[in-house]
Amino acid sequence: MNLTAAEENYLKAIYHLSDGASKSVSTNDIAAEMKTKPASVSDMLRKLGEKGVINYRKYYGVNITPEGKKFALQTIRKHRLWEVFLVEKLNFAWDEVHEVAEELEHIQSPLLIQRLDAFLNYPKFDPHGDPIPDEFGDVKARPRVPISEMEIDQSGQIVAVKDSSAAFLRYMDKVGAYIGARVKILDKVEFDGSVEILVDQKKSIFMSKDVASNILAIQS
Amino acid sequence: MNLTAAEENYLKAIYHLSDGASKSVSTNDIAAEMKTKPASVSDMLRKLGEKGVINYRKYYGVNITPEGKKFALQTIRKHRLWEVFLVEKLNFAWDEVHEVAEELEHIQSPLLIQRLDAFLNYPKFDPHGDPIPDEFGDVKARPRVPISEMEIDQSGQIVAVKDSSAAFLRYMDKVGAYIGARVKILDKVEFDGSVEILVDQKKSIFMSKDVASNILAIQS
DNA sequence: AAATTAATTTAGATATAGCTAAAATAATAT
DNA sequence: ATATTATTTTAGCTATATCTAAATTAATTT
Repeated sequence: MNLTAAEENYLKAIYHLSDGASKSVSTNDIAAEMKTKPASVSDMLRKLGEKGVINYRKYYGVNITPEGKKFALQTIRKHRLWEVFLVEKLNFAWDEVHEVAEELEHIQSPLLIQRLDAFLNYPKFDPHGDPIPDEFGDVKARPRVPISEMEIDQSGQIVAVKDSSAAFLRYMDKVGAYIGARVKILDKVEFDGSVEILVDQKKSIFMSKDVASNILAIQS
Repeated sequence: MNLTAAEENYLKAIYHLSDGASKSVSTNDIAAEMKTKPASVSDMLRKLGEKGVINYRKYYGVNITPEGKKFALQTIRKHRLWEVFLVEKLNFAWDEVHEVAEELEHIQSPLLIQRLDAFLNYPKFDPHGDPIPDEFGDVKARPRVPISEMEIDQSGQIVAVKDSSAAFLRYMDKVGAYIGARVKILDKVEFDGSVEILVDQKKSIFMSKDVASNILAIQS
């Protein structure tokens, strides 16, 4: 069974909205996520239901099925592998890759993805720090902590951002923070929760609690 | 102005059928090339005519316009760059790349193609020996001669095949001939036009006139 | 429990890209 | 010059993926 590009996109959105579990998701939420109208969503849910990738009870939202989860994870895998390719091989900036990857992920060729994976040396995380599912849909999870929750003198590595809006990514670039950067907490201001960190053992950055809680790290 | 994937494919077919010039092309020929029905072609010709990429006079076939030629060459450029990528970076065999490149060529991102071109070191020819148009649509032409028309003791390099069917490409692989191979004509049998060639100064191959006239080389 | 509001679905559009069958036009043969 | 054949176009239908507007269902208030 094959899915159209539109179906793959809906399924991916449903997977994300259900937090990777089979939590129930509403028509309106899907419409917001997909930037389309609830009426269009209803139609698509009927189709996805018929294909067995979601359980659909009219008026009661949907749950993704195990089969659907498999499809969603494959699409996510393709998306993230292309992102790695764009950043590591074609020198795209990590805030420029999303739209192109959004197109590339729908290319239908298992062989292509297999070869791409090998070419990229089987990466486990994309440029945003998100894990890349393997061909069976298994993901290597990393426990992530917002920088705001780390203690003084603790070290770690930035692996993701919660808010990946262009504005926030530009901010990151500007102050010299990036996915993969080694960080160490220099100081925390108790009054407002703001934080001072050392990046790559040389550059010190001061940030508000809001910013610090948007940046996720693995501790080391 | 943007073209859909289907429109790009039609335009490419029309460009090929008119031999790169603005020769007139018939509805039936386009239908055969596109493996679709003449009725569908008529419909598409109307649309392409409205977009100004072809000149369309009902019942009299079509001519590609300079604007259309530009679009066709860009699509061909994308297709051939992806083929180079698949063969050189992802280790695809050169007879496996067409279908995937057929999908990849429709990804809409000028930046992507620019970067891909640089990553591949600005290749001028694809794995089949066909020239890759530059971003302005200019192509580096190579005068090609069928091996069957070369003289005894002449040397050259295989740059393309006329018939690029999977069957023929498999034959090429089997006997050890490939695009880029250095060849020298060892013998020609006058009676049936069959030819014996030396590949890469070591392997001798004997082939019928039919095969020899399918393999194109530049002489050196 | 009925009325209001919010969420969701259905009905009826549009646009793209394909199809078949019938009609129209052009080319060829008698 | 007319008839036949080949080619091409039109008309009407199918499927996908959207949309708006109207109808329906569920949830919440009073």
